[in-house]
Amino acid sequence: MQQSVYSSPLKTACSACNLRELCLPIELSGSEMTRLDALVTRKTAYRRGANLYRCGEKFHSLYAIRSGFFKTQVLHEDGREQVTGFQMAGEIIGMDAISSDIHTCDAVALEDSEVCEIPFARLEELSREIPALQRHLHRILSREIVRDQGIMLLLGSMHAEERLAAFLLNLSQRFAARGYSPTAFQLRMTRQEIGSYLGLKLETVSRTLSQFQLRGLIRIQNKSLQFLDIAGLQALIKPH
Amino acid sequence: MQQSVYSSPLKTACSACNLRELCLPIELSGSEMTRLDALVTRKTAYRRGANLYRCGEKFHSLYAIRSGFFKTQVLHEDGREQVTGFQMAGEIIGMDAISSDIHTCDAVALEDSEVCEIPFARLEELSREIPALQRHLHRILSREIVRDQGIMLLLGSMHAEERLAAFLLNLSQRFAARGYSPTAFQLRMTRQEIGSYLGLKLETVSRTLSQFQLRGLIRIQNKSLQFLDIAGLQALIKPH
DNA sequence: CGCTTTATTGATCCTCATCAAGGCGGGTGG
DNA sequence: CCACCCGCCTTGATGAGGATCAATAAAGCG
Repeated sequence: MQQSVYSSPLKTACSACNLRELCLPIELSGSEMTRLDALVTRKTAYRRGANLYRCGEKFHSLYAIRSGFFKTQVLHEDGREQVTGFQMAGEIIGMDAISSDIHTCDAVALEDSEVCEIPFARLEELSREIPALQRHLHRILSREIVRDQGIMLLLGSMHAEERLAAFLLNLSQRFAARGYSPTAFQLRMTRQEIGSYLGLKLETVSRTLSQFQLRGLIRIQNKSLQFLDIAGLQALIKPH
Repeated sequence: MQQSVYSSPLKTACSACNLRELCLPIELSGSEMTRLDALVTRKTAYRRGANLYRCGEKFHSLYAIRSGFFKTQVLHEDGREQVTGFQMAGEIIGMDAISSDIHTCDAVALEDSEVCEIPFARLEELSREIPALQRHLHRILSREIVRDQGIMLLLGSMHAEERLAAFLLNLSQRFAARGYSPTAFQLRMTRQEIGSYLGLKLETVSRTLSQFQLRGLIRIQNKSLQFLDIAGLQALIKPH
């Protein structure tokens, strides 16, 4: 079930710029690899709080997160804001902008981060010549659709407790896939940001986390989180 | 605002199989057009209630809806089901399956419908040779991402009334874009399906629609819907 | 024409939002 | 180095929006 809500298969790094998402599953010849690397040249650092891009800006490139942590959010004119995702190392960000050539959300670094820029026009060009790359690009785009639909399901049919459990387990999985401990890590985002992502208020997030701790499922103090009973958390999601 | 939640720009039909989504914005030469048409051969009819595809089936093709109306839904093992979208003539369906080569949701006809099958491998092939087609395919995939994020926003931060108003206005827009009346049409789906899509229970949908009618915003009787005050509905979405 | 599915409406309950107060922590400037 | 401040978090009390349960009505379908 967790799998179906958030799929984040394990990936290994590739040469230029650990593009886990972009590179692994495809087998490229040496020269193809070189051409892909040539495409992904610039590496840029972003300090905590800095914007990778803003809503309304012209679209040029996708970005592969080399290290760090980002959030994407949509700002409503009436003040509401909604966090649409959290992205970590090895993930690709910016795909929403392809459709209109304009970024439709803000991307903000939640810690000091590094990204590789992937000029999209050149990626398209290259993927015309390398079918395996083309195929992979399509998979990445499609995976984003599946991921979003998982969140729709979460927002549309789960209670606060279930949402939070699913969220924590998803983070855990993604950290594990990157070789970090799946049972203890720092949350990079605030309660308010978690709430916005999950369609809850920050007080509800805080209360629910306290509940989980009380029941011996996790240990949480500020941003440091430790899992004590993963099966217990998983059990929270299943029934109804 | 409506625009940002659901974008469905007007499109005109193309030859083989009114593939509004697939064809319009790109300019193809005669021979390119012929090749695209050759790709999209089969037309199949589906009766109301029939499945276009089911969750778990192997992925082969995207489908362009030629006429009719579909819903896509995810079925939870614990019985919960969530409608993830409603698709009408001219829209492309099945893109979620690209990532894993397996369909991740069911697609069900809500009225007698016809679709054109687009074998995806051949579409990829052709789009390698026709850059304009490639570009367009990417836009379609990205548009789906944007659409889903709009729904996330709706589910995560709107009240029942706002959700329903946004939903009705979106339908109106899409009918208008296809040359039908934007102010009067038949709902193809049940209250239960609307509710599932919007993260509400069917009783809430029914009550809220009655409310709208009471306030003179719409006229609704069973499935036939008429808009009386579009501006009033739009106003419901904006403030908070 | 009867049966089943779908829709409406009411009464009640429960989850989560809201409002409010206080605590912790980390960064800054004196 | 300490004091202060500000952002972030926790916890409580209360209330509202929507879920749930239930009964009836209406419509679609064979």
